[in-house]
Order: sequence, then C-alpha cells, then structure tokens
Amino acid sequence: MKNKRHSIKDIAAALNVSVTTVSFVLNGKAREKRISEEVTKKVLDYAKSINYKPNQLAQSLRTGRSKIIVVMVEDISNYFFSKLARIIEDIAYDKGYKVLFCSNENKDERSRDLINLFRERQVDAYVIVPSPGIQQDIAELVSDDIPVVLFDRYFPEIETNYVIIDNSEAVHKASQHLVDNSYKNIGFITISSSQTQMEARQRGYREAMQANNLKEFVLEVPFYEKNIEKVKELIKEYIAAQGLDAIFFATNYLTQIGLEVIRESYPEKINEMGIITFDDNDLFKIYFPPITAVSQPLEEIGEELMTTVLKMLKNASDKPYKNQKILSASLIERNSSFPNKSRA
Amino acid sequence: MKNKRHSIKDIAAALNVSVTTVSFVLNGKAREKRISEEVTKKVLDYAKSINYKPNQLAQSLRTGRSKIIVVMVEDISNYFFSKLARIIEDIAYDKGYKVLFCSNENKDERSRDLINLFRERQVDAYVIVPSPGIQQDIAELVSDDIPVVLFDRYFPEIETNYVIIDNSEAVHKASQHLVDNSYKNIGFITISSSQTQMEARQRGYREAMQANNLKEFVLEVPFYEKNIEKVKELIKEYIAAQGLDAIFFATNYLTQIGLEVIRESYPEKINEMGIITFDDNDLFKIYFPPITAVSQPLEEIGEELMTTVLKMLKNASDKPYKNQKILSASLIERNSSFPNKSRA
DNA sequence: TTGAAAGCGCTAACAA
DNA sequence: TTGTTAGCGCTTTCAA
Repeated sequence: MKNKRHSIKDIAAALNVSVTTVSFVLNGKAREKRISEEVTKKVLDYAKSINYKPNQLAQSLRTGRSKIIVVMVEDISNYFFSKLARIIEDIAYDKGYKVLFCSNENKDERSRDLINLFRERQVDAYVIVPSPGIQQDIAELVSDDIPVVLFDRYFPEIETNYVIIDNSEAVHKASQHLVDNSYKNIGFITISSSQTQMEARQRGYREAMQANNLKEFVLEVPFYEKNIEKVKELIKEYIAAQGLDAIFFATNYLTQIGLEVIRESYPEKINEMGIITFDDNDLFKIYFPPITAVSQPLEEIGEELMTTVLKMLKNASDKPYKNQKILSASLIERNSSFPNKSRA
Repeated sequence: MKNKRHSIKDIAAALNVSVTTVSFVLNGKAREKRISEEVTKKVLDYAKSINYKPNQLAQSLRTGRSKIIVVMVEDISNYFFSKLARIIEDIAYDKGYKVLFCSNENKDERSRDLINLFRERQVDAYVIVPSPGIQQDIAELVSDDIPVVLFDRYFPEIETNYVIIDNSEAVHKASQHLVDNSYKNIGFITISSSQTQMEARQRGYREAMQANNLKEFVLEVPFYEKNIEKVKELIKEYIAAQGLDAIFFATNYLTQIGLEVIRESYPEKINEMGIITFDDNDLFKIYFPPITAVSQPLEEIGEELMTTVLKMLKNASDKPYKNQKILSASLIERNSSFPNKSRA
C-alpha cells in the first residue's frame, strides 16, 4: 500500500507521451493546445486511476505563486479573531487559496519573524493586524508589490489598504446610550496604547462625555501588564475611588477581568451598574445580566478583507487595487446597560 | 527599493565562487567541507549584507521536507481548539516548524479535501481531530508512513498515535460531584454521536447514576441540527418534562445554549439548579453563578501532541515512535454545582 | 579546498 | 498535434 507519489514523468512514461502533453492536459489546456481527444482522455483516466496529485511545491517554485494567504492576528485564541479566521478560511477555501493563521502576540519581533518566514515561502498575500512598531516592515512589503491588507488598526502614515471599523463613532454612540439611560459617572477602562483603534475608542468616549457635560473617567491599564491580579486591583480601586455607576470596557479582555472584579468585590452592583463592552462574545448574551456590546461586523470584515486581497492578487502591480474601508460597528443592546430592565 | 529576491546563484556570481561553496557555507557545513575561513567569512558577510533568505520552496522540493505541520480541528473558533492552537503554535515555532491550522467542521468531505491539499504540499506531519468517517483516510496516511497523531477522539480500530483525555472518568467524577451535593434529578444533555469522546462522556454519566441508583436522564440533541431555536426548544421542554434539578452539558456549545434557555425560560432556576459543563471557558468563571467545568489540560495536551509529532518526525519509519496517551481532565468546582453556596 | 552538474517535479517557450 | 528542453532555487555526489 506504500504508494509512492506519482509524478508527471511517471504518467508520461506509462502512456508513452511527453511530459508536456501530460502537463497541458492536467492543466486544462488540452483544448487550447489542441491535444487530441483520445490522448486527453487517456491521460485524464490514467491520472485518475493512480490518484495523481501534482506537487504543489514544484508548481509554486515554477510559477512563483503558492496559493497561500497569511492571516496574522494578535491572538488566534481571541474570540473576535478566531471567529473572523473561520470566515476568512471559508472564503479563501472557496477560491482555491489556503490560509495560514498565526499570532504575533502584538509583538514586533514576532511579527517580523513571521513575515520573514512567510516571505521565504513565497506566500501570495498578507492580511495583518499589525503590532505597534512594524510600520517599516509593512511599508517594505507594500513597496515590494506584495499584496497586504491591514485590519483592526492601521498606520495612517503609510499608504496601505485596510479594513477597519469606525471605532470612535461606535464608542461615541454606545456611550451616548449609557447617558440616555441616565448613568452619570461613566468610566472608560482601556489600555494605554497609541494604536489607532484604541485611541479612536477613547476619543469616542471623551467626545460623548463632553457633548453631555459629563466628567470623564478614564482608566488606562498599562499595556504590558501581564499580571492579571494587578489589573484586577487597579480596576477594583478605580471603581470605588470614582464612584462609577457605569463602565465602558474598551476591550473584551478587560471586560472579562472587570466582570470578575465586580462579581468578587461588588456583587451587589452587578445589577445596577451600567456595563458595555467592546467586542461581543457568545457568552455575553447569556450572562446575568446579558451584557450590552459593541459588535464588529465579522462577516462584512471578512468578506471585505478577502475581496480586497483577491483583487490585489489579480491586478498587476501597475494598476494596483486600492481599498481603504471603514465599516460601522453596531450596538447590541442587552440588559446590562438599562437601569430599569429586569436584570436577571 | 524593489529588492528582487537574491538566490544562491547571485551570491556565487557576485563573489566569484561556486553555488556549491555558497550552499555549504550557508548550511553551516563550511567546517565539515573544509571551506577556507576566508571564503566562509566572505560568503556569510555578503549574504547578510544583501539580507539573503533561502527559498524554502526550492529547499523543500529538494529535500522533500516542508517544515510544516498541519493541525486540523473541528472549528478553530471554538475556545478549546483555539487555545490549544496557540499552545501548539508556540511549541512548533520554537522548534523551527510552522503550523497550518484549519477547520474541518467535523465533515468528512472537508477533511478529505484538506488532507489532499496538504499532501500535495508535502506537509511533514498531521495533528488531526478526525471527523467521524475518515478512518480510511487516516489509515492511508499511516500506511504511507506520514506522521499523524489524532486527538480529542480516535478510531479504536486502527493503529494510530493519539492524545485524548479520559472522558468517561472525567464525567463520572463530575457527575458524582453533583450527586454528592445532593442533586437528584440530574440530566445529561449531549449530542447524538457515536464518536469516541461523546460516547465516553455519556458512559461516564450513566455509570455514575447507576452507581448511585439514580435515574438516568439523557437528552441527545440531533447531531446535525443547525437550527439553534430548535435545540433551545428541545432543551427547554426536556428540563420541564423531567423536572431536572441539575444538568450536565456534554459540550461547551450545548452549555451556551442551555444557559440561554435557563435565562430566558427559567430565570429563577439559575441559582438553584446544579450546572456542570464539559470544557471550560474564561467566561464561565465570571458567570453568575460561576459555572463548574470539566477542564481539559490544554498545555499538557499541546505538549504531548507536539512531542509525539516531533519524535515521529525524527524517527525513521523502520522504528516508528508509538504513543497513545490518555490524560486526565480536572473538575473546576465553582458555585454552579453547589446548592448552598452564595450563588451571586 | 572548491566546483560542475544532476536532479527534485513542474511549466511553457520553442521546435518539429 | 505532440515533444524537447530550459530553468525555477536548492542540495549533494562526484570529480578536480
């Protein structure tokens, strides 16, 4: 049963035709190259009978294309990214592309390593959630005419394609929703980061507070603080010190920690405090109370990313395809942001 | 800036040496092949100066090895799998391997497609969560001497390496925990499936009930039911009809649906009903009440998988490495399985 | 101590 | 209508 792999040469030899003929037939160029019906059929039948599979490596080496797209996110185990991964995978698969997922942990060095790794393998295109300091590396990819599209965040200083959402508008709207529900001391818990998406979210919150003449309470958790207990402590103290009656968590990760803090330290508040999280998660829907969330349009993002990549792949470098898309997030209103609703 | 890729030939030409010499030096064989210090240094320096990166495709084509490991799971967006993916990715990356993740959606056709796809690319090894009907395909990989290791579930009829957990023992123990906390009408909500892991879980539950002379309440949700509303309806009715005072959800997916049902239809019960879920999730920890969960040892599984794969890769086919590992899951006791504990 | 050259499996320009 | 052949970039045997 140890069926050694068959090559085009094997087929050619077995059928007494040349490799060229086989190659043409196998690549569907029989018609175009006017190979006789008879030979065509013979080749096809034989290839099928021995279960011939072309060696893609050789093919890629020859053509310079690998039919592989890399999707580099911050952390593939993050709900938002993993859901998106599935959507992207499905679209790519449909179009005959394979997708390589990887996590850069938001670290520049790892991002670089990964990009280099994939360049060595002539990956065809890159979909990247960039870590803060790889602007230069991205610029290089672009200048080397390699299709790249950024998402979630981008570098305003360089000319790239990207798909993002309007973070500030989304947060502004959601903050207003809290104001409309008569919360007064609305805190915004975020991470200290100058990445575009985080800055935009904070801006959205601040604008909303200013528009309503409310005091701004922003807690910036240190970006590199990996000690969850420390983060919990910070949040716990901040809630008490500022007497917050509502909290907007700027990332899913913070929401999880925040909810844990509330459950442990202020269990009585879980049903009165207004809570909104950025980025939805299946479990927020079934939480007690269900958590109101700013939800990014996953399907839309995935489709936009893939159509962009595929178009870039198709267009020659002399007429580059340009697409800088800003999508809108939606607010999914659940009980956690209504003071009066049944909260159980 | 459009720096075309450099090849070994370019280097050889620039330095007036042969490609062989360059290849030897670049592969660290300078000593072994007694290349002069001088030439060695010259080559190394030049390669560095032009930022030379070998073409891995060509390398793989030549050597037959791609340094790629495929990890095929049911759904990469599932918490368990995505967390594991990260662990595996990190280990592989350390060892100079890249990992390709993909989701087979538990469908045989997709599994086959993917396996074929990767065989064409001479992927070095496979880590697979097999869909129900691909026993034959797995057997073929094995008989072709391609390293494969299964996990989460396996095929008892074929001789493969695998890493699984003792599902029945884990569920048995967890069920006993419910009994110990004096729940009487303990339901087991699962999916109808004859896959090893699901059968083992159900067996564990049944054994525990029998050992305690308790009635068995098993609800098997149809395996292919994609309509969540239908599933909710089934669960809702089952809870009422059987008067359950505790529920064991056999998968994370069912837990999410189940919790939604309880919140919507029996909100008063959330704090009295005993609840245990199979597979933990960060959010269960912060739920109200926090949900007791059977937790699979992710790191251990990931490490075991990778050491197995790496060993298989190293061993020649005439002395195959064998490893069929059964790990233990742990029960993380949280409030949802205690009738008396403060449930908020 | 270094180089020439074959060949991994494939595509495609050119020849017949 | 089909075949010959160069070459993608690399490794490695054999020769010098």
